[in-house]
Amino acid sequence: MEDIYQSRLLIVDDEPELRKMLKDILQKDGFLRIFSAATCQQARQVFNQEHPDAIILDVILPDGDGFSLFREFRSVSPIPVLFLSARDEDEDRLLGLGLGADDYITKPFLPRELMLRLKTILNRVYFPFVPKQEVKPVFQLGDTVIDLNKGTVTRGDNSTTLTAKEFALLEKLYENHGRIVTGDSLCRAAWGDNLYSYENTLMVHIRRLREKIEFNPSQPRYLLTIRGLGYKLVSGEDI
Amino acid sequence: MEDIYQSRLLIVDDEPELRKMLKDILQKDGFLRIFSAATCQQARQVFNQEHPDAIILDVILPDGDGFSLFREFRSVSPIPVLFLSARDEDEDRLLGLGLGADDYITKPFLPRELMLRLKTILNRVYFPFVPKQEVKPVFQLGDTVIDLNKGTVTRGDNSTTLTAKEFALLEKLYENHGRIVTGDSLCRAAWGDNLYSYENTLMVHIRRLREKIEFNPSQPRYLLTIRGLGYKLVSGEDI
DNA sequence: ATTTGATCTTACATTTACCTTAATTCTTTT
DNA sequence: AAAAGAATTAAGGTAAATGTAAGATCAAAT
Repeated sequence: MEDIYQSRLLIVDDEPELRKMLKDILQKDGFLRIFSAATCQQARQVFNQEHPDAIILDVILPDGDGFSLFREFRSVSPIPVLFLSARDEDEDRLLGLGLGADDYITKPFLPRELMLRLKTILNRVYFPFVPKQEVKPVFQLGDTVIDLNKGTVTRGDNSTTLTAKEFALLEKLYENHGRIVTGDSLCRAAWGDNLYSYENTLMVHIRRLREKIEFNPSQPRYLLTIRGLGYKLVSGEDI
Repeated sequence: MEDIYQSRLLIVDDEPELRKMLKDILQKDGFLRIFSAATCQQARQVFNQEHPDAIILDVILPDGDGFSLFREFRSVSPIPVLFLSARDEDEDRLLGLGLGADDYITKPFLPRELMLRLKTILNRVYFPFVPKQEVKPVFQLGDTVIDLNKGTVTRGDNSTTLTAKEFALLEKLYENHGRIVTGDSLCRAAWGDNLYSYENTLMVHIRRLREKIEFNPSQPRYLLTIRGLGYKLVSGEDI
């Protein structure tokens, strides 16, 4: 279950008191990961380093304006942004919203309203109304074709189907192919956030998966184990 | 490609002029499917018949209030709703947003602002922001590329993988590249806050790390030891 | 130069994470 | 109810990663 309180939030404002106030009320409400920045410069740095899930952005900053910064961020990622502005000018509001901001609030504002609006945005992010188009990847490992729509693994003429766990694991691995995925993260993908009994269980499933996707399961070429760190799926090419 | 202008919109307001005005500006902007209703009764009917994708909902209606209607709709579907209200009362606004409305606008409003806010909502519906997964740094030491996502060290064609301890140490060193990191701090990064047996252990791991990232491990150019203070990773450039 | 303490290096011992297989339990299908 | 399929548990085995120790080297200080 996705949880909006796990979101990484970035507050960009040059007034220390306001930053503190926002951070306080958000923390009090249960948000755990709140970063803040006083300048565009800082904001860029935190953005690149912490990869926030949403930004509360002041329009006027010491070393630049929020609109430009917004454009910068949006050129890289469609991250949700809520503008804060000291001036309640129609033009500014229309500009901000026209650029594609998720909301535009003018100071002074009700802290509670800001929080509700932020939560609305995050909710839409995590629980989108239109279900995401369910087209799953089809890819190739060597001469083996894996179709996550059908849940099949085909090499030449013989074809097997993936079980639920195998599917979940492979999907997660493929989503991050080329990168290390921790065992923990894999377990979460297959069993959810609750406790998963044996850590060995994961290994057994990995083994079974290897039996289906590897030529020699004992000497894997695609689903590699990275001792002490996790597993990694390599050279998966989309087709 | 999903197109927000294909959205089916429902306007619920008892003032005929306002309905017409909204419909006109939305149509002028390019929305094709706009339905309207003057009462709760009508709204229910259109809702069930036309299955709109978003609703613009007046708070005060002849035969009931918008909040109740909102609850009705939302109990059936997580449809986006933008409230319109004649009264600019903080309480109402907080109530509406608190119920989970996507936006809350008070009359009189700028038609253009309403449209922008509506489009923002629809955009989020059709193009949801998917939070980025954790991205670890990739950087270069001389002609050696280190990818902490993959846990690899690549120089030219030969590539090695980092072990768990090496990974932890290098990550910590990179986080503070250019600065001295104390041995203590490195140990904490790799072994946790509990006691770590031999201080020599760290040196051995540093050595092993150097064997992977340095050209000549005995004359390090990147992972330097600062006698009496700790270690320092230099000239690590993000790529 | 000599001493001293810190850091390096290497080889070896140990541990731990992971693998594998098979038996058992749970779930779904017929 | 039986059977098949899937998931979990358990236990023994293995190699890679880590830890240890001891001698070598270095760099600063006297």
